[in-house]
Amino acid sequence: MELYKENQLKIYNSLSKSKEIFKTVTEGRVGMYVCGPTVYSNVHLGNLRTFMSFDMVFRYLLHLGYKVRYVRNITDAGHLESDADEGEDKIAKKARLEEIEPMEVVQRYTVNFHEVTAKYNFLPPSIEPTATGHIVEQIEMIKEIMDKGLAYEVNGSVYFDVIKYNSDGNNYGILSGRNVEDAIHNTRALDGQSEKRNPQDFALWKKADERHIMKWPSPWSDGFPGWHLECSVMSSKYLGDQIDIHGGGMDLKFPHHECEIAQSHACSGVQPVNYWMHANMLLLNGQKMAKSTGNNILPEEILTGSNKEILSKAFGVGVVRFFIMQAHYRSILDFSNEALLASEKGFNKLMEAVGILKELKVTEKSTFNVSEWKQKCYDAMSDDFNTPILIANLFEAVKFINQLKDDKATITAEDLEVLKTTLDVFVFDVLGLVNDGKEQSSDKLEGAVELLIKLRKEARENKDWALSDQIRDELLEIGIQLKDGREGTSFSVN
RNA sequence: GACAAGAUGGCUGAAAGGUUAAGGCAACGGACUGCAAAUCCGUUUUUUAUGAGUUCGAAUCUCAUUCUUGUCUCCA
Repeated sequence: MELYKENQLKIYNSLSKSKEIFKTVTEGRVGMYVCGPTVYSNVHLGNLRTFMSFDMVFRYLLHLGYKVRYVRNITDAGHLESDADEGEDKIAKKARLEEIEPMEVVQRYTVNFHEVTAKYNFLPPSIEPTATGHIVEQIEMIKEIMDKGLAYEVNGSVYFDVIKYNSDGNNYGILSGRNVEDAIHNTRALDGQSEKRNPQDFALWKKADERHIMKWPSPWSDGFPGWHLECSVMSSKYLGDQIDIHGGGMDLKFPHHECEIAQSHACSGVQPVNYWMHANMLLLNGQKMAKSTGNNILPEEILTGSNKEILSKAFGVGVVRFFIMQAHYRSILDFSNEALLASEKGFNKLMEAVGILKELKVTEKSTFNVSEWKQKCYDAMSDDFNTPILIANLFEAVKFINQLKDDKATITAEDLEVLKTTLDVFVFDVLGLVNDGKEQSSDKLEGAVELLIKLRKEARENKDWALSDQIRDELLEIGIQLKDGREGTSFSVN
């Protein structure tokens, strides 16, 4: 029997603002759409957290036995740079600055995105569609919305008519809690130069000016699609009119997701998404991450330790994932060197225990209720993906494993098997942690250090503490730590 | 200004009305060590921003205040 049948999953739905029992449209299958990156610069750490949260969601759904189609788009066109009338495509602007083709920008940062997500051990989505690959579909959708009378053309551009949509009994604002009428009154003064009927209306198609490089022919003008459209188009194309889960960052709730609902609903007549999930923001040292203030770090820099202003050393992928998973995806998380150092210790402890597990003895009695513990792990994850509670449970197992090692506890062969499997599942399959500390040392390095360990051992036997300590301390300074144990000395590279 | 999320120990971060408020880090004590480090075992800390209220019972619900973050223009 599939695991999802015995573990009822609950998901916090941003639309209803409450936890709901997860029921899929089609038995055993999940359609999940997550708003992907706009590829006009390197993916930054905040992006990474959002995508990592949904990577974890994807992983857990798969583990529960669902057949998941996970669609995460690449936005390679369509973002307006400034106010609609002066609008300029974000990608095109970058291209002009760097004097290269727009698709060159797209290619460069798409490759970067894939490199980073691969490094951070993300599972690739099932489909990764691009906006530019779906221009035809987007034009079709605009036509459909116009046919319903919910969009209008002005000077070659097409806008979604929010007022009309709402007067038809719909609710633009259903997700973000915004009130359109209020918003109209509160809107900053319009100079009357906007071609939109109402400031709340948003672009479905924008006419491109002469200088614009990225443009496509359409019935209305040579231009480009509005930013919100691609997600509606690609989610319905690959997942149908009603999808199970739609995810993204909290900041996309408005206007992006609100517009998506309006567009899709205008076409299909149904609520397009059953469960809206929003991942919260990541702060850096208690402050918003922003390139302009320098309060910013790239995911790559964490792995190399190259950003000395923020980090004292490099951290492994496992540590970073562990750090992010220690917080709930709906909580704001504060990234700092101190927090990462703390996570590293905890992570290493966990990995140590996973290693010990392989060499444990079994008896005919268990002093720990393994099946109850296993259930607690599933309960935590099934309660809106509560990874912090899961990790707390994992440490309960760590404690037990260490007691086993010290012969202060016992376990049956059967329970040991369950413990191993469960730990493997949650640590590696669901949380996606990787034990990356080991492979850094080469054979040659190992030989050299082993030699020094041998020399130090001789020094210690001769009670030459000065030499012994010199070897130990100077190795530590270059990042090699010696660990004296009962069975001799081992080392680790930091 | 409007809308949204939040404020929990030395740090990080769970718990969403019901006995002693998870877990990690740090600190302290112990084991180990030539001494350390690493590792292991154990112990300790918060009464939940502030002030009211609802309740037999509140971190959890309500109101006010202060502060933080996000959105309202492109953002995960």
